[in-house]
Amino acid sequence: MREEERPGIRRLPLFREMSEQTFGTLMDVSYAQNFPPLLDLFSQGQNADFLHVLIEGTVELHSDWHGRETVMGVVQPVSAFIIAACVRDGAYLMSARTLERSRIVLIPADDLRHSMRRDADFAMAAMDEMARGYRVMVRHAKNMKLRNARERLAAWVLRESTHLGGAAGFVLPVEKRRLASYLGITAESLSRSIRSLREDGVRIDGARVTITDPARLTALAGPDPLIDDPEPDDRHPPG
Amino acid sequence: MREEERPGIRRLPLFREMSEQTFGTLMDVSYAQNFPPLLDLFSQGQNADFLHVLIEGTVELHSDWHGRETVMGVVQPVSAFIIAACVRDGAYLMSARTLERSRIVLIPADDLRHSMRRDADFAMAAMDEMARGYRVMVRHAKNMKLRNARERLAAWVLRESTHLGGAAGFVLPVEKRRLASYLGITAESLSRSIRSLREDGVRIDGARVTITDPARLTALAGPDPLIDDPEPDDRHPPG
DNA sequence: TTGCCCGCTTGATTATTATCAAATGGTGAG
DNA sequence: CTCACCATTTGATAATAATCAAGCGGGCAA
Repeated sequence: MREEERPGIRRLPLFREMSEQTFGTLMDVSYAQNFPPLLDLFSQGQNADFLHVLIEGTVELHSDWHGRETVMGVVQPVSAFIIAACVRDGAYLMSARTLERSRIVLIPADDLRHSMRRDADFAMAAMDEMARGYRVMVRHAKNMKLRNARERLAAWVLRESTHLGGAAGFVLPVEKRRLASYLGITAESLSRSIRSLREDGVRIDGARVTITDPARLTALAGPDPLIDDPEPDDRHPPG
Repeated sequence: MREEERPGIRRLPLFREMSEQTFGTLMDVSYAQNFPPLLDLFSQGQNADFLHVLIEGTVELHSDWHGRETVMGVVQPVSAFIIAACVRDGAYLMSARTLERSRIVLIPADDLRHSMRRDADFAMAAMDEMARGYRVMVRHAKNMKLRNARERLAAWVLRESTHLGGAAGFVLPVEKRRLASYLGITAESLSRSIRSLREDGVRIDGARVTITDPARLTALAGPDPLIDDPEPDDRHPPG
């Protein structure tokens, strides 16, 4: 692992508060690796051996059952993923694959657990990270159970726009079929939902999204902070 | 809070490993309370002030959006709930109400966070508890996204049966309309699904469930450990 | 015991979403 | 530059689940 990558990892909320010693020890047993696009990193059912930290690129988390597949989330840098499986020393409930060429730091799960036990500040940061993940998943489940497909798409567009600082236009960050799967519908249904939302304040041509009538879109999406707001990365900003 | 209740709480995985001192301090600032059935304990959106520990009774966790409601989970004693909101010092994403008369220990969230920071063993137990909750929610989301209503019902019956030690017959632990909501469907749809499953190995008359053809039911439900297995309460059994 | 309330069921219909099949169109390899 | 591939779109149809309305029936209070 490259020496100059350590500061970037160190700045992550998960690693920021821990002692220099714990951090050094963890980094010494970890290694970074580059992966090409569309590579499977691990599969659901395997035992969780490494905490993954995405340094650059994009990773998709998905699950399968009886030939059906659903995208559970998309990871953007810099963030750690599948920490819960590592903490529990259990099997992955999701599979991961790169979407773009990605650089990932792999931290052995048992060293991770050991460091948490030794370093209370690290334990607190890990706890917060886990609580964050839990709440993200609660929001996802609520979204699925309380909204229909059109409403989910509308809310997703609004969220994405807000995330980008309120931009009225943006480019889809993933393929439509993956977005569809994340929203819990088929690609065909997404295509039809997109078309039907032209009357409701969003226009999507190819990968170009344009919010043409924010009020109308908002009325349809019914944005709710308890479903749509991002979980802050960080409860204890540095300094 | 009654002195004789402490040992029961102390035996919980969450509280078992912590120091006697931390436990005593926490218990001193906590109090237990009895609630009648169908009482709202807290509502989504409120700031999380107390970790709740259900000592006896039953509590339902549900969420609402735009007049729609969905049951996110049902808590059975003895277990703690909404720990993530307390850790993050955030708003509840779910509301809670008692289903039966319930006794609940309320632990102030800030004392909780303080104790975690001071007691590494407690922090580890809390981390495990949170990871458990996360994985339960991942399973719930997978269930919703990968299975249709009939399959979810079939899998639920099978899970419940397994949980009861492989019983071929049992009594529904909650009202059907709540089960329906948990499964993400309407009460009417549940009623029809129940009827249609008579051909597939389950008979439900009133609250009486009977598995008449386990093989057939299993074939339909397609039970999967990565969706249906319980998350163990406990990674570190006592002794 | 009677009557009422409420959860559940059933029926009819509609809404929503999936499936299957066939175009369309953009992109990258050769 | 052209072709082939693959994501996307569109169309037709079927499956799935929701909605609205009415009836059933068990439990509980008066």
